[in-house]
Amino acid sequence: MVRPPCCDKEGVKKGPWTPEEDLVLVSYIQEHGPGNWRAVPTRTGLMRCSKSCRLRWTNYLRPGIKRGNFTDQEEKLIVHLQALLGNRWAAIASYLPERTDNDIKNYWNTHLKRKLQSGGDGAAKPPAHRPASSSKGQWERRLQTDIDMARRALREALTPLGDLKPQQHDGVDAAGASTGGGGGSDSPASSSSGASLCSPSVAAPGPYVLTTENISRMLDGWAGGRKQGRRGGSAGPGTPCGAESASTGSSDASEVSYGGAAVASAATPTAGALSEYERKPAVAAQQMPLSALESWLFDDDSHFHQVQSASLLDVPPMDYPF
DNA sequence: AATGGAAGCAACCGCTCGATA
DNA sequence: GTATCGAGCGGTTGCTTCCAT
Repeated sequence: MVRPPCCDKEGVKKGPWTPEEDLVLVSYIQEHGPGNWRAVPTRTGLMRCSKSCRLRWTNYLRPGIKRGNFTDQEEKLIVHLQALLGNRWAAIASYLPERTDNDIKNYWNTHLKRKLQSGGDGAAKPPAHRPASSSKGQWERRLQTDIDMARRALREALTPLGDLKPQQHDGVDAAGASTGGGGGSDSPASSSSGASLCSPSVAAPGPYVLTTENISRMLDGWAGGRKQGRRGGSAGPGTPCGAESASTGSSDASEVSYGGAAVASAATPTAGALSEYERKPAVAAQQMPLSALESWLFDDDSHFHQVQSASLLDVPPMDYPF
């Protein structure tokens, strides 16, 4: 059976999103919450494919996304997880709640892969985790097993390292249910990322607020930010939460303040429509970018709540060439 | 200062899965 | 039990920007 295209190819705009489109999308999602993507283009008037809208939201506009340079810890974690899970970016992304699978994938393809290759021996080559003979469906069913394995491996590796007090992570386990339709997404990132909120390193806890004023400021920011250099900052076009913008020390850091569960309350009529991740309490990512991971990692084993976060990834289970 | 190649990132495409009628 | 729809995932492409010459 041949599936019809997800959207009419005629009249569908492609290419980079404009700030205005972002704004429309964000406003719509703020009001209705993410999900029902099929309806988004028609209801917003966006000349975009529903998939495109979803991608734009999940990879870019979604609150809690951290952009910019990957830390050493993140890098090691990605390498580790890639070795364990293969190219299952969504699963890997679930360990890095602030990063999108697309981001991780790009980072892998542009940095880590090359690093590993230049490392030479290929000893750290990830296993062919997905045998050609097994269907994706079968493989997917093993994902949870994979994750459990990874979890265990990480935990075992980390356990002797110290004594970390894990954070509350109300949001993490609620994963998946957040998008109201995300049939079986195995990516807790969707929700937990929200937990980490917009630009966690800066975001003052606050409601997900998009007032007209904020929107216009947002557009200003976009307009300015769009031309930023791609290296180093990578604020990218339109980062409503722009982690980088915070680095300016501007008091506007939380202008467009997503998340902030504590307050996302009735302040705005739309707050109720927001999905879980706008309402989840923030993982105190400010302190430690991987706190959500830690929380998750030790989620089901409270007695493991004793790992030094600083040492989290000083795990040498594999021989990485770097 | 101009140009070509390389690098990085955003977005698209096709496939698959789960839910539902 | 089957067909269809909506959504997610991974691979790939194309554009933009940077850097070296």
